[in-house]
Amino acid sequence: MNTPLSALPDTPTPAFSPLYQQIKALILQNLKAGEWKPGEPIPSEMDLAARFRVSQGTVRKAIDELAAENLLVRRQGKGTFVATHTEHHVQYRFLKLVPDSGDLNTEGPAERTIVDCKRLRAAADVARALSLRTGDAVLQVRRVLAYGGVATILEDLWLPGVPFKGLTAERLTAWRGPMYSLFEAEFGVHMIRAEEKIRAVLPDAAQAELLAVTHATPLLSVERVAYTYHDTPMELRRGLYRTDTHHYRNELG
Amino acid sequence: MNTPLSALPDTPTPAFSPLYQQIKALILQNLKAGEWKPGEPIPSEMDLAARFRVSQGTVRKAIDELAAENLLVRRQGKGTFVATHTEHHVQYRFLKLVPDSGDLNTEGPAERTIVDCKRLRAAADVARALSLRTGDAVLQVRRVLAYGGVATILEDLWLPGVPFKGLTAERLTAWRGPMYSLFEAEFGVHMIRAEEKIRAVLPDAAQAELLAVTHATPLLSVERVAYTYHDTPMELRRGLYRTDTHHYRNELG
DNA sequence: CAGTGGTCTAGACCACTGG
DNA sequence: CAGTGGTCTAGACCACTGC
Repeated sequence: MNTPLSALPDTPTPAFSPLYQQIKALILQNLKAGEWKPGEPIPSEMDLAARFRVSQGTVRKAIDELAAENLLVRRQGKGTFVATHTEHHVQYRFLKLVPDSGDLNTEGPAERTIVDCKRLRAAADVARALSLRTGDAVLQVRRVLAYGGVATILEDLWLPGVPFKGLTAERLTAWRGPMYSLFEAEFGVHMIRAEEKIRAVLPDAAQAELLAVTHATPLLSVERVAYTYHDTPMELRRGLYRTDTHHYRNELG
Repeated sequence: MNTPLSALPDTPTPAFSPLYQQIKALILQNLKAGEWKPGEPIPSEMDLAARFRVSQGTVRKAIDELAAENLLVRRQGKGTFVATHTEHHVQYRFLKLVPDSGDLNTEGPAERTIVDCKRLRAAADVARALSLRTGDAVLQVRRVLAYGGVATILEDLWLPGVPFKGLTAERLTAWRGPMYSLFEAEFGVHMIRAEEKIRAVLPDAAQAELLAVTHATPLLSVERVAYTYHDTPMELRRGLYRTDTHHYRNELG
């Protein structure tokens, strides 16, 4: 059939979009609009098929791709759910630092300390990373993560001021669970993808003190930009990782 | 239908293997056995469906998964091909170090220098990583990669002696293209997956000299284990990356 | 043009979850 | 038990490639 579901103006090269891609786009719109919230189920495949006037198989293929991109989670017998950073088994999806002694969860959760949290105007590099203008309001947070009492991660992060209006050090400190889980629950911001640039560096004086290492200790510098739906950058994060007892683990396919 | 294609002894928990998973396993066997070689096409979906006595859709789903795992590459109108490290657009699939100035391919290929290449007996850590016994024969290679005349990567790598019998510094030097491409063509070893552990370190005297940096220059230490079919480790590689003009790029989904 | 992979459908049945 | 996602089939048609 391949009847476009929405009337589109004639484009010189329509490029042929399969039906299931159009369905996928429609589902994405609902997700972005917050119609279906993280953790909640979306309508069943049959429902969606009826709503969009296509076969179940076509809906299925659309959902398959969204599930492969970690936007949806299928659970046989129960339904299809909007992915969330709150679930235990996928918490810290974006944190690749693991203890050298296997990926054991014997380590337990990190002890978190908010060092600083303030609103300021975005410098040029921060603005560029967040697709803002230099001078726009941003929130800057500095925190330390420790494992077994040993400070291991120092993070500076910048958030666009508008969507994160009302975020304070108190709320960050009070929150139990991953920071991205708080972003979902309190600000409706769902991170779905991120890019990291990794380098080896030496800390400056302030950084060295917060991590309790010497100025000559090599550290992993991890610069992350995290994106919500439609590739909108919503966070810039610069982390310094100690790698004497931990390492950054990566899988290449 | 779900009739097992091979007679299996009764297992206490058969766990229910879908037909397409069985087909996938059969295709995998052919790949591992070298029945279909890297770069070559495998039989068409219709052929495989007839051979395995299942519908085209079932074969399709099996191939879909293998393509998602980068073992096969589909090309519409032409066929389905065994993945290879030789193709230009996916060369250096496992090398995540990119110049800071975008992912531009303006950089051109690295200048490669084999520093050392010798056979020796595996130390305990090398043996463990390669699933060998301590003392087994391994090949050790040390090489330097430079970009624009600047030495940027120093790599030590260890290969199991048996499958790589006959590999010499000369053949490494003479080979144009990725090393994994040589492994495919000359030794029938196809790397499909790898795991990396990344740390920040300082170089020892020999390393610093080869990279033309001081002893106090922080470097990225990248330890990789690469696997062929069925999770068989076939290479241990320890790289030292300069990250003053390059960075390790990673995507998180 | 024939052959390949890619899309879409309609329907049947299976496996899992929860009430 | 009804409802969900998961598998499998058979057949039609489309898009792309190469001869």
